Amino acid sequence: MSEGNVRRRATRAARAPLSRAEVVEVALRYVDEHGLDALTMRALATQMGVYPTALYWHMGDKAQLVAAVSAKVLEDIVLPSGHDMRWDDWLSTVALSCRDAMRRHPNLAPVIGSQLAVTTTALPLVERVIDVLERAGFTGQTLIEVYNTVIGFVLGWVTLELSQGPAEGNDEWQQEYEAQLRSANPTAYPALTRNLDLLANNAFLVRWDSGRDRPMDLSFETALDVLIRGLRAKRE
Amino acid sequence: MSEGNVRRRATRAARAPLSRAEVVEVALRYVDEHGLDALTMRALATQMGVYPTALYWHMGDKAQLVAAVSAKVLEDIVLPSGHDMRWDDWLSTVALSCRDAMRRHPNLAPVIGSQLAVTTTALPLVERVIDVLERAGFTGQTLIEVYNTVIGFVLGWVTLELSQGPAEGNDEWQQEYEAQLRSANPTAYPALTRNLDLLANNAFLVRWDSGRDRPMDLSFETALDVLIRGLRAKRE
DNA sequence: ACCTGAACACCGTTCAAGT
DNA sequence: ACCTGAACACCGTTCAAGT
Repeated sequence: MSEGNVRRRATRAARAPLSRAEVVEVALRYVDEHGLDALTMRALATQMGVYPTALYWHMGDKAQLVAAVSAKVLEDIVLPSGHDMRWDDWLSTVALSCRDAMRRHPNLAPVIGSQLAVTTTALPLVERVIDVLERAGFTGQTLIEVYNTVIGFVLGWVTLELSQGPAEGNDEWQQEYEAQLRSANPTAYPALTRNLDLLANNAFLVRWDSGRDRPMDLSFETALDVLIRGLRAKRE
Repeated sequence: MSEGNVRRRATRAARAPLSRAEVVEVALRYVDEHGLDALTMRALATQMGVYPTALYWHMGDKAQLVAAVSAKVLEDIVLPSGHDMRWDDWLSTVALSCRDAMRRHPNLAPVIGSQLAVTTTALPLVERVIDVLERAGFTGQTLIEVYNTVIGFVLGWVTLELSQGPAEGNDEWQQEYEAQLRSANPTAYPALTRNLDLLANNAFLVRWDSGRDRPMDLSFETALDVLIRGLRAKRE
Protein backbone atom coordinates (compact mmCIF):
# COMPACT_ATOMS: atom_id res chain seq x y z
CA MET A 1 0.00 0.00 0.00
CA SER A 2 2.66 2.52 1.01
CA GLU A 3 4.86 0.49 -1.30
CA GLY A 4 2.46 1.39 -4.10
CA ASN A 5 2.82 5.04 -3.24
CA VAL A 6 6.56 4.81 -3.38
CA ARG A 7 6.60 3.24 -6.82
CA ARG A 8 4.09 5.78 -8.00
CA ARG A 9 6.21 8.65 -6.83
CA ALA A 10 9.31 7.15 -8.36
CA THR A 11 7.75 6.78 -11.80
CA ARG A 12 6.44 10.29 -11.85
CA ALA A 13 9.28 12.29 -10.38
CA ALA A 14 9.78 15.67 -12.07
CA ARG A 15 7.01 15.08 -14.55
CA ALA A 16 5.07 17.43 -16.79
CA PRO A 17 1.43 17.86 -15.75
CA LEU A 18 -1.08 15.42 -17.17
CA SER A 19 -3.07 16.43 -20.21
CA ARG A 20 -6.49 15.21 -21.24
CA ALA A 21 -5.09 13.88 -24.49
CA GLU A 22 -2.37 11.94 -22.68
CA VAL A 23 -4.85 10.29 -20.35
CA VAL A 24 -7.00 9.18 -23.28
CA GLU A 25 -3.96 7.85 -25.11
CA VAL A 26 -2.78 5.76 -22.19
CA ALA A 27 -6.31 4.54 -21.54
CA LEU A 28 -6.63 3.34 -25.14
CA ARG A 29 -3.39 1.40 -24.94
CA TYR A 30 -4.47 0.02 -21.58
CA VAL A 31 -7.77 -1.26 -22.97
CA ASP A 32 -6.05 -2.74 -26.00
CA GLU A 33 -3.73 -4.68 -23.74
CA HIS A 34 -5.88 -5.60 -20.73
CA GLY A 35 -9.47 -5.44 -21.95
CA LEU A 36 -12.32 -3.05 -21.31
CA ASP A 37 -13.31 -4.52 -17.94
CA ALA A 38 -9.81 -3.92 -16.65
CA LEU A 39 -10.06 -0.20 -17.40
CA THR A 40 -10.60 1.24 -13.97
CA MET A 41 -10.05 4.76 -12.80
CA ARG A 42 -7.81 3.33 -10.13
CA ALA A 43 -5.88 1.01 -12.43
CA LEU A 44 -5.37 3.75 -15.00
CA ALA A 45 -4.22 6.12 -12.28
CA THR A 46 -1.69 3.60 -11.03
CA GLN A 47 -0.53 3.05 -14.61
CA MET A 48 0.08 6.79 -14.95
CA GLY A 49 1.71 7.17 -11.55
CA VAL A 50 -1.00 9.41 -10.22
CA TYR A 51 -3.87 9.37 -7.76
CA PRO A 52 -7.27 8.30 -9.14
CA THR A 53 -8.77 11.64 -8.29
CA ALA A 54 -6.28 13.40 -10.55
CA LEU A 55 -8.02 11.80 -13.52
CA TYR A 56 -11.30 13.36 -12.48
CA TRP A 57 -9.83 16.78 -12.84
CA HIS A 58 -8.95 16.12 -16.49
CA MET A 59 -11.68 13.78 -17.67
CA GLY A 60 -14.82 14.31 -15.66
CA ASP A 61 -16.09 10.86 -14.79
CA LYS A 62 -15.51 7.40 -16.18
CA ALA A 63 -18.29 7.59 -18.75
CA GLN A 64 -16.64 10.59 -20.36
CA LEU A 65 -13.29 8.86 -20.31
CA VAL A 66 -14.67 5.83 -22.12
CA ALA A 67 -16.45 8.06 -24.63
CA ALA A 68 -13.23 9.90 -25.37
CA VAL A 69 -11.31 6.66 -25.77
CA SER A 70 -13.85 5.19 -28.16
CA ALA A 71 -13.84 8.37 -30.22
CA LYS A 72 -10.11 7.96 -30.68
CA VAL A 73 -10.66 4.69 -32.49
CA LEU A 74 -12.57 6.44 -35.25
CA GLU A 75 -9.68 8.86 -35.56
CA ASP A 76 -7.58 5.98 -36.85
CA ILE A 77 -9.66 5.46 -39.97
CA VAL A 78 -7.65 5.98 -43.12
CA LEU A 79 -9.62 7.97 -45.69
CA PRO A 80 -8.51 7.36 -49.27
CA SER A 81 -7.80 10.51 -51.23
CA GLY A 82 -10.89 10.25 -53.31
CA HIS A 83 -11.65 12.34 -56.33
CA ASP A 84 -9.93 10.00 -58.74
CA MET A 85 -12.13 7.09 -57.65
CA ARG A 86 -15.66 6.11 -58.52
CA TRP A 87 -18.08 6.68 -55.64
CA ASP A 88 -18.75 2.98 -55.16
CA ASP A 89 -15.09 2.03 -55.10
CA TRP A 90 -14.41 4.78 -52.62
CA LEU A 91 -17.21 3.61 -50.33
CA SER A 92 -15.95 0.03 -50.41
CA THR A 93 -12.43 1.11 -49.57
CA VAL A 94 -13.51 3.29 -46.68
CA ALA A 95 -15.80 0.57 -45.30
CA LEU A 96 -12.91 -1.87 -45.24
CA SER A 97 -10.81 0.83 -43.64
CA CYS A 98 -13.41 1.34 -40.88
CA ARG A 99 -13.42 -2.35 -40.21
CA ASP A 100 -9.64 -2.39 -40.00
CA ALA A 101 -9.64 0.46 -37.52
CA MET A 102 -12.14 -1.34 -35.32
CA ARG A 103 -10.23 -4.60 -35.57
CA ARG A 104 -7.15 -2.80 -34.31
CA HIS A 105 -9.04 -2.09 -31.07
CA PRO A 106 -11.48 -4.99 -30.72
CA ASN A 107 -11.93 -4.46 -26.99
CA LEU A 108 -13.56 -1.14 -27.77
CA ALA A 109 -16.02 -2.49 -30.32
CA PRO A 110 -18.86 -2.79 -27.79
CA VAL A 111 -18.45 0.84 -26.88
CA ILE A 112 -18.33 2.07 -30.45
CA GLY A 113 -21.51 0.23 -31.25
CA SER A 114 -23.38 1.42 -28.22
CA GLN A 115 -22.05 4.89 -27.63
CA LEU A 116 -23.36 7.95 -29.39
CA ALA A 117 -19.79 9.07 -30.08
CA VAL A 118 -20.34 12.66 -30.95
CA THR A 119 -16.94 14.21 -31.27
CA THR A 120 -15.21 16.33 -33.81
CA THR A 121 -12.80 13.48 -34.47
CA ALA A 122 -15.42 11.78 -36.64
CA LEU A 123 -16.09 14.87 -38.76
CA PRO A 124 -13.60 14.08 -41.53
CA LEU A 125 -15.31 10.73 -42.04
CA VAL A 126 -18.75 12.34 -42.08
CA GLU A 127 -17.63 15.01 -44.53
CA ARG A 128 -16.14 12.58 -47.01
CA VAL A 129 -19.01 10.13 -46.92
CA ILE A 130 -21.55 12.90 -47.45
CA ASP A 131 -19.45 14.29 -50.25
CA VAL A 132 -19.16 11.01 -52.09
CA LEU A 133 -22.86 10.24 -51.70
CA GLU A 134 -23.69 13.61 -53.20
CA ARG A 135 -21.43 12.76 -56.12
CA ALA A 136 -23.38 9.53 -56.44
CA GLY A 137 -26.48 11.63 -56.95
CA PHE A 138 -28.22 11.64 -53.59
CA THR A 139 -29.51 14.92 -52.18
CA GLY A 140 -31.60 16.38 -49.37
CA GLN A 141 -33.52 14.06 -47.06
CA THR A 142 -32.60 11.00 -49.12
CA LEU A 143 -28.94 11.90 -48.74
CA ILE A 144 -29.27 11.76 -44.95
CA GLU A 145 -31.09 8.46 -45.03
CA VAL A 146 -28.57 6.89 -47.35
CA TYR A 147 -25.75 8.22 -45.20
CA ASN A 148 -27.33 6.59 -42.15
CA THR A 149 -27.74 3.40 -44.14
CA VAL A 150 -24.05 3.28 -44.91
CA ILE A 151 -22.66 4.29 -41.52
CA GLY A 152 -25.15 2.18 -39.57
CA PHE A 153 -24.38 -0.79 -41.71
CA VAL A 154 -20.60 -0.61 -41.47
CA LEU A 155 -20.22 0.33 -37.81
CA GLY A 156 -23.08 -1.88 -36.68
CA TRP A 157 -22.07 -4.92 -38.65
CA VAL A 158 -18.49 -4.87 -37.41
CA THR A 159 -19.64 -4.31 -33.84
CA LEU A 160 -21.61 -7.51 -34.10
CA GLU A 161 -18.71 -9.30 -35.75
CA LEU A 162 -16.39 -8.41 -32.88
CA SER A 163 -18.86 -9.26 -30.14
CA GLN A 164 -17.88 -11.73 -27.47
CA GLY A 165 -19.45 -14.36 -25.28
CA PRO A 166 -19.56 -14.24 -21.50
CA ALA A 167 -16.31 -15.21 -19.83
CA GLU A 168 -13.88 -15.38 -22.72
CA GLY A 169 -11.57 -17.81 -20.97
CA ASN A 170 -14.28 -20.31 -20.16
CA ASP A 171 -14.94 -22.74 -22.99
CA GLU A 172 -17.33 -25.07 -21.24
CA TRP A 173 -20.39 -23.20 -22.50
CA GLN A 174 -18.97 -23.35 -26.03
CA GLN A 175 -18.92 -27.12 -26.07
CA GLU A 176 -22.26 -27.24 -24.33
CA TYR A 177 -23.79 -24.94 -26.92
CA GLU A 178 -22.28 -26.83 -29.82
CA ALA A 179 -23.75 -30.06 -28.48
CA GLN A 180 -27.12 -28.39 -28.02
CA LEU A 181 -26.98 -27.00 -31.55
CA ARG A 182 -26.05 -30.29 -33.15
CA SER A 183 -28.86 -32.07 -31.38
CA ALA A 184 -31.50 -29.58 -32.56
CA ASN A 185 -34.70 -31.24 -33.72
CA PRO A 186 -34.43 -31.76 -37.51
CA THR A 187 -38.17 -31.59 -38.08
CA ALA A 188 -38.46 -28.34 -36.12
CA TYR A 189 -35.37 -26.88 -37.78
CA PRO A 190 -35.04 -28.45 -41.25
CA ALA A 191 -33.27 -25.57 -42.99
CA LEU A 192 -30.85 -25.19 -40.11
CA THR A 193 -30.18 -28.92 -40.07
CA ARG A 194 -29.56 -28.97 -43.83
CA ASN A 195 -26.89 -26.28 -43.49
CA LEU A 196 -25.60 -27.04 -40.03
CA ASP A 197 -22.00 -27.73 -40.96
CA LEU A 198 -21.75 -24.50 -42.90
CA LEU A 199 -23.51 -22.49 -40.21
CA ALA A 200 -21.91 -23.81 -37.04
CA ASN A 201 -19.43 -21.26 -35.66
CA ASN A 202 -19.60 -19.32 -38.95
CA ALA A 203 -22.90 -17.48 -38.74
CA PHE A 204 -24.31 -14.84 -36.41
CA LEU A 205 -26.31 -16.27 -33.50
CA VAL A 206 -24.89 -19.74 -34.02
CA ARG A 207 -21.18 -19.19 -33.51
CA TRP A 208 -19.16 -19.41 -30.32
CA ASP A 209 -15.91 -17.81 -31.39
CA SER A 210 -15.69 -14.05 -31.69
CA GLY A 211 -14.82 -12.29 -34.92
CA ARG A 212 -11.68 -11.27 -33.07
CA ASP A 213 -10.30 -14.78 -33.47
CA ARG A 214 -12.34 -15.84 -36.47
CA PRO A 215 -12.66 -12.92 -38.88
CA MET A 216 -15.75 -13.02 -41.07
CA ASP A 217 -13.97 -11.60 -44.08
CA LEU A 218 -16.03 -13.21 -46.80
CA SER A 219 -19.31 -12.33 -45.16
CA PHE A 220 -18.26 -8.73 -44.76
CA GLU A 221 -17.29 -8.51 -48.41
CA THR A 222 -20.63 -9.97 -49.41
CA ALA A 223 -22.43 -7.54 -47.13
CA LEU A 224 -20.50 -4.69 -48.68
CA ASP A 225 -21.33 -5.93 -52.16
CA VAL A 226 -25.02 -6.10 -51.27
CA LEU A 227 -24.88 -2.58 -49.87
CA ILE A 228 -23.26 -1.14 -52.97
CA ARG A 229 -25.61 -2.95 -55.34
CA GLY A 230 -28.53 -1.70 -53.29
CA LEU A 231 -27.28 1.86 -53.46
CA ARG A 232 -26.81 1.62 -57.23
CA ALA A 233 -30.37 0.33 -57.60
CA LYS A 234 -31.64 3.10 -55.33
CA ARG A 235 -30.10 5.77 -57.56
CA GLU A 236 -31.73 4.14 -60.58
CA MET B 1 -29.63 -3.43 7.79
CA SER B 2 -31.55 -5.88 9.94
CA GLU B 3 -34.54 -3.88 8.77
CA GLY B 4 -33.63 -4.93 5.23
CA ASN B 5 -33.58 -8.55 6.28
CA VAL B 6 -36.98 -8.27 7.83
CA ARG B 7 -38.55 -6.80 4.72
CA ARG B 8 -36.81 -9.41 2.63
CA ARG B 9 -38.13 -12.18 4.75
CA ALA B 10 -41.60 -10.71 4.70
CA THR B 11 -41.72 -10.53 0.91
CA ARG B 12 -40.51 -14.04 0.50
CA ALA B 13 -42.34 -15.88 3.24
CA ALA B 14 -43.50 -19.36 2.19
CA ARG B 15 -42.16 -18.95 -1.29
CA ALA B 16 -41.42 -21.52 -3.98
CA PRO B 17 -37.69 -21.91 -4.70
CA LEU B 18 -36.14 -19.61 -7.27
CA SER B 19 -35.77 -20.85 -10.80
CA ARG B 20 -33.24 -19.77 -13.38
CA ALA B 21 -36.02 -18.62 -15.70
CA GLU B 22 -37.61 -16.53 -12.98
CA VAL B 23 -34.35 -14.78 -12.17
CA VAL B 24 -33.82 -13.89 -15.83
CA GLU B 25 -37.38 -12.62 -16.13
CA VAL B 26 -37.11 -10.34 -13.14
CA ALA B 27 -33.70 -9.15 -14.29
CA LEU B 28 -35.12 -8.18 -17.69
CA ARG B 29 -37.91 -6.17 -16.15
CA TYR B 30 -35.44 -4.59 -13.76
CA VAL B 31 -33.16 -3.47 -16.60
CA ASP B 32 -36.12 -2.14 -18.58
CA GLU B 33 -37.15 -0.02 -15.64
CA HIS B 34 -33.87 1.05 -14.05
CA GLY B 35 -31.25 0.75 -16.77
CA LEU B 36 -28.39 -1.64 -17.37
CA ASP B 37 -25.99 0.03 -14.96
CA ALA B 38 -28.50 -0.43 -12.15
CA LEU B 39 -28.53 -4.19 -12.69
CA THR B 40 -26.45 -5.41 -9.81
CA MET B 41 -26.34 -8.84 -8.27
CA ARG B 42 -27.11 -7.19 -4.98
CA ALA B 43 -29.94 -5.01 -6.26
CA LEU B 44 -31.52 -7.90 -8.12
CA ALA B 45 -31.25 -10.07 -5.02
CA THR B 46 -32.97 -7.43 -2.91
CA GLN B 47 -35.67 -7.10 -5.55
CA MET B 48 -36.28 -10.84 -5.32
CA GLY B 49 -36.14 -10.96 -1.55
CA VAL B 50 -33.08 -13.15 -1.48
CA TYR B 51 -29.40 -12.99 -0.65
CA PRO B 52 -27.06 -12.07 -3.53
CA THR B 53 -25.29 -15.37 -3.23
CA ALA B 54 -28.51 -17.24 -3.95
CA LEU B 55 -28.35 -15.87 -7.49
CA TYR B 56 -24.95 -17.41 -7.99
CA TRP B 57 -26.36 -20.82 -7.38
CA HIS B 58 -28.83 -20.40 -10.25
CA MET B 59 -27.02 -18.18 -12.72
CA GLY B 60 -23.30 -18.62 -12.38
CA ASP B 61 -21.81 -15.15 -12.42
CA LYS B 62 -23.02 -11.77 -13.63
CA ALA B 63 -21.74 -12.18 -17.17
CA GLN B 64 -23.91 -15.25 -17.62
CA LEU B 65 -26.89 -13.47 -16.14
CA VAL B 66 -26.55 -10.60 -18.59
CA ALA B 67 -26.09 -13.02 -21.48
CA ALA B 68 -29.27 -14.85 -20.52
CA VAL B 69 -31.21 -11.61 -20.19
CA SER B 70 -30.09 -10.33 -23.57
CA ALA B 71 -31.00 -13.64 -25.18
CA LYS B 72 -34.53 -13.21 -23.88
CA VAL B 73 -34.94 -10.07 -25.97
CA LEU B 74 -34.49 -12.04 -29.17
CA GLU B 75 -37.15 -14.43 -27.93
CA ASP B 76 -39.65 -11.59 -28.27
CA ILE B 77 -39.27 -11.30 -32.03
CA VAL B 78 -42.52 -12.00 -33.83
CA LEU B 79 -41.94 -14.18 -36.86
CA PRO B 80 -44.61 -13.81 -39.55
CA SER B 81 -46.13 -17.07 -40.72
CA GLY B 82 -44.37 -16.94 -44.04
CA HIS B 83 -45.04 -19.30 -46.89
CA ASP B 84 -47.72 -17.10 -48.37
CA MET B 85 -45.34 -14.16 -48.63
CA ARG B 86 -42.65 -13.29 -51.11
CA TRP B 87 -39.15 -13.71 -49.67
CA ASP B 88 -38.40 -9.99 -49.84
CA ASP B 89 -41.61 -8.98 -48.12
CA TRP B 90 -41.01 -11.56 -45.42
CA LEU B 91 -37.48 -10.28 -44.80
CA SER B 92 -38.70 -6.70 -44.52
CA THR B 93 -41.38 -7.67 -42.06
CA VAL B 94 -39.04 -9.65 -39.87
CA ALA B 95 -36.44 -6.89 -39.93
CA LEU B 96 -39.00 -4.40 -38.66
CA SER B 97 -40.06 -6.96 -36.09
CA CYS B 98 -36.47 -7.34 -34.85
CA ARG B 99 -36.19 -3.61 -34.51
CA ASP B 100 -39.45 -3.49 -32.56
CA ALA B 101 -38.25 -6.17 -30.17
CA MET B 102 -35.04 -4.27 -29.53
CA ARG B 103 -36.88 -1.01 -29.09
CA ARG B 104 -39.00 -2.65 -26.41
CA HIS B 105 -35.81 -3.19 -24.40
CA PRO B 106 -33.54 -0.32 -25.42
CA ASN B 107 -31.40 -0.60 -22.30
CA LEU B 108 -30.26 -3.98 -23.52
CA ALA B 109 -29.29 -2.84 -27.00
CA PRO B 110 -25.60 -2.42 -26.11
CA VAL B 111 -25.49 -5.99 -24.89
CA ILE B 112 -27.25 -7.45 -27.91
CA GLY B 113 -24.83 -5.69 -30.20
CA SER B 114 -21.75 -6.72 -28.33
CA GLN B 115 -22.61 -10.14 -26.97
CA LEU B 116 -22.19 -13.32 -28.94
CA ALA B 117 -25.66 -14.43 -27.81
CA VAL B 118 -25.51 -18.08 -28.55
CA THR B 119 -28.64 -19.59 -27.13
CA THR B 120 -31.28 -21.85 -28.43
CA THR B 121 -33.78 -19.00 -28.09
CA ALA B 122 -32.52 -17.51 -31.34
CA LEU B 123 -32.85 -20.73 -33.31
CA PRO B 124 -36.37 -20.09 -34.65
CA LEU B 125 -35.15 -16.81 -36.13
CA VAL B 126 -32.11 -18.47 -37.66
CA GLU B 127 -34.20 -21.29 -39.10
CA ARG B 128 -36.71 -19.02 -40.75
CA VAL B 129 -34.18 -16.59 -42.19
CA ILE B 130 -32.14 -19.43 -43.64
CA ASP B 131 -35.29 -20.98 -45.04
CA VAL B 132 -36.45 -17.83 -46.75
CA LEU B 133 -33.01 -17.09 -48.17
CA GLU B 134 -32.93 -20.57 -49.67
CA ARG B 135 -36.29 -19.88 -51.24
CA ALA B 136 -34.80 -16.70 -52.64
CA GLY B 137 -32.25 -18.85 -54.41
CA PHE B 138 -29.15 -18.68 -52.26
CA THR B 139 -27.29 -21.89 -51.41
CA GLY B 140 -24.10 -23.18 -49.81
CA GLN B 141 -21.35 -20.76 -48.84
CA THR B 142 -23.18 -17.83 -50.43
CA LEU B 143 -26.23 -18.63 -48.31
CA ILE B 144 -24.17 -18.26 -45.13
CA GLU B 145 -22.64 -15.00 -46.29
CA VAL B 146 -25.99 -13.54 -47.25
CA TYR B 147 -27.46 -14.68 -43.95
CA ASN B 148 -24.66 -12.88 -42.11
CA THR B 149 -25.27 -9.84 -44.27
CA VAL B 150 -28.90 -9.70 -43.23
CA ILE B 151 -28.53 -10.46 -39.52
CA GLY B 152 -25.47 -8.26 -39.11
CA PHE B 153 -27.19 -5.43 -40.85
CA VAL B 154 -30.42 -5.54 -38.84
CA LEU B 155 -29.03 -6.23 -35.38
CA GLY B 156 -26.01 -4.00 -35.88
CA TRP B 157 -27.89 -1.08 -37.35
CA VAL B 158 -30.46 -0.99 -34.58
CA THR B 159 -27.77 -1.33 -31.93
CA LEU B 160 -26.20 1.82 -33.31
CA GLU B 161 -29.57 3.55 -33.51
CA LEU B 162 -30.25 2.89 -29.84
CA SER B 163 -26.80 3.88 -28.64
CA GLN B 164 -26.49 6.53 -25.97
CA GLY B 165 -24.11 9.28 -24.99
CA PRO B 166 -22.25 9.42 -21.70
CA ALA B 167 -24.40 10.55 -18.77
CA GLU B 168 -27.89 10.58 -20.24
CA GLY B 169 -29.19 13.16 -17.79
CA ASN B 170 -26.42 15.64 -18.49
CA ASP B 171 -27.21 17.91 -21.44
CA GLU B 172 -24.26 20.27 -21.18
CA TRP B 173 -22.16 18.26 -23.58
CA GLN B 174 -25.03 18.20 -26.04
CA GLN B 175 -25.16 21.97 -26.30
CA GLU B 176 -21.39 22.14 -26.34
CA TYR B 177 -21.23 19.63 -29.17
CA GLU B 178 -23.92 21.38 -31.17
CA ALA B 179 -22.06 24.66 -30.87
CA GLN B 180 -18.84 22.95 -31.93
CA LEU B 181 -20.58 21.35 -34.88
CA ARG B 182 -22.19 24.56 -36.08
CA SER B 183 -18.89 26.38 -35.95
CA ALA B 184 -17.08 23.79 -38.06
CA ASN B 185 -14.82 25.29 -40.68
CA PRO B 186 -16.84 25.57 -43.93
CA THR B 187 -13.79 25.30 -46.17
CA ALA B 188 -12.56 22.20 -44.37
CA TYR B 189 -16.06 20.68 -44.29
CA PRO B 190 -17.99 22.01 -47.29
CA ALA B 191 -20.34 19.05 -47.81
CA LEU B 192 -21.10 18.92 -44.12
CA THR B 193 -21.76 22.65 -44.02
CA ARG B 194 -24.07 22.47 -47.04
CA ASN B 195 -26.22 19.83 -45.32
CA LEU B 196 -25.75 20.86 -41.72
CA ASP B 197 -29.40 21.54 -40.90
CA LEU B 198 -30.46 18.19 -42.26
CA LEU B 199 -27.61 16.33 -40.59
CA ALA B 200 -27.58 17.88 -37.14
CA ASN B 201 -29.08 15.47 -34.59
CA ASN B 202 -30.41 13.32 -37.43
CA ALA B 203 -27.37 11.45 -38.65
CA PHE B 204 -25.01 8.93 -37.09
CA LEU B 205 -21.88 10.50 -35.56
CA VAL B 206 -23.45 13.98 -35.59
CA ARG B 207 -26.48 13.52 -33.38
CA TRP B 208 -26.79 14.00 -29.65
CA ASP B 209 -30.13 12.37 -28.93
CA SER B 210 -30.41 8.61 -28.84
CA GLY B 211 -32.67 6.68 -31.18
CA ARG B 212 -34.57 5.80 -28.01
CA ASP B 213 -36.03 9.32 -27.95
CA ARG B 214 -35.64 10.11 -31.61
CA PRO B 215 -36.43 7.05 -33.70
CA MET B 216 -34.72 6.95 -37.06
CA ASP B 217 -37.68 5.37 -38.82
CA LEU B 218 -37.16 6.76 -42.28
CA SER B 219 -33.48 5.94 -42.30
CA PHE B 220 -34.16 2.38 -41.23
CA GLU B 221 -36.71 1.94 -43.96
CA THR B 222 -34.26 3.27 -46.50
CA ALA B 223 -31.57 0.98 -45.17
CA LEU B 224 -33.94 -1.94 -45.44
CA ASP B 225 -34.85 -0.96 -48.98
CA VAL B 226 -31.18 -0.78 -49.93
CA LEU B 227 -30.60 -4.20 -48.39
CA ILE B 228 -33.45 -5.82 -50.27
CA ARG B 229 -32.52 -4.21 -53.57
CA GLY B 230 -28.96 -5.37 -53.04
CA LEU B 231 -30.08 -8.92 -52.37
CA ARG B 232 -32.25 -8.91 -55.49
CA ALA B 233 -29.32 -7.73 -57.57
CA LYS B 234 -27.07 -10.36 -55.99
CA ARG B 235 -29.44 -13.16 -57.05
CA GLU B 236 -29.45 -11.77 -60.54
C1' DA C 1 -30.77 -28.94 -3.59
C1' DC C 2 -31.14 -24.42 -2.24
C1' DC C 3 -30.13 -20.62 0.52
C1' DT C 4 -28.06 -17.75 4.52
C1' DG C 5 -24.39 -15.00 6.47
C1' DA C 6 -20.01 -13.19 6.82
C1' DA C 7 -16.03 -11.81 4.67
C1' DC C 8 -12.54 -10.17 0.97
C1' DA C 9 -10.75 -7.40 -2.37
C1' DC C 10 -12.11 -4.38 -5.01
C1' DC C 11 -14.92 -0.32 -7.34
C1' DG C 12 -16.47 5.09 -8.71
C1' DT C 13 -16.83 9.38 -6.73
C1' DT C 14 -16.82 13.46 -3.39
C1' DC C 15 -14.57 16.66 -0.77
C1' DA C 16 -11.19 19.04 1.76
C1' DA C 17 -6.59 20.12 1.68
C1' DG C 18 -2.18 21.01 -0.16
C1' DT C 19 1.10 23.51 -3.60
C1' DA D 1 -4.34 25.08 -12.10
C1' DC D 2 -3.31 20.65 -10.74
C1' DC D 3 -2.83 17.06 -7.58
C1' DT D 4 -2.78 14.47 -2.88
C1' DG D 5 -5.08 11.97 0.74
C1' DA D 6 -8.77 10.27 3.21
C1' DA D 7 -13.25 8.80 3.25
C1' DC D 8 -18.05 6.97 1.69
C1' DA D 9 -21.12 4.01 -0.24
C1' DC D 10 -21.08 0.79 -3.00
C1' DC D 11 -19.58 -3.50 -6.08
C1' DG D 12 -18.77 -8.99 -7.62
C1' DT D 13 -17.46 -13.14 -5.75
C1' DT D 14 -15.86 -16.98 -2.52
C1' DC D 15 -16.60 -19.95 1.08
C1' DA D 16 -18.40 -22.10 5.05
C1' DA D 17 -22.47 -23.11 7.18
C1' DG D 18 -27.22 -24.05 7.65
C1' DT D 19 -31.71 -26.72 6.33
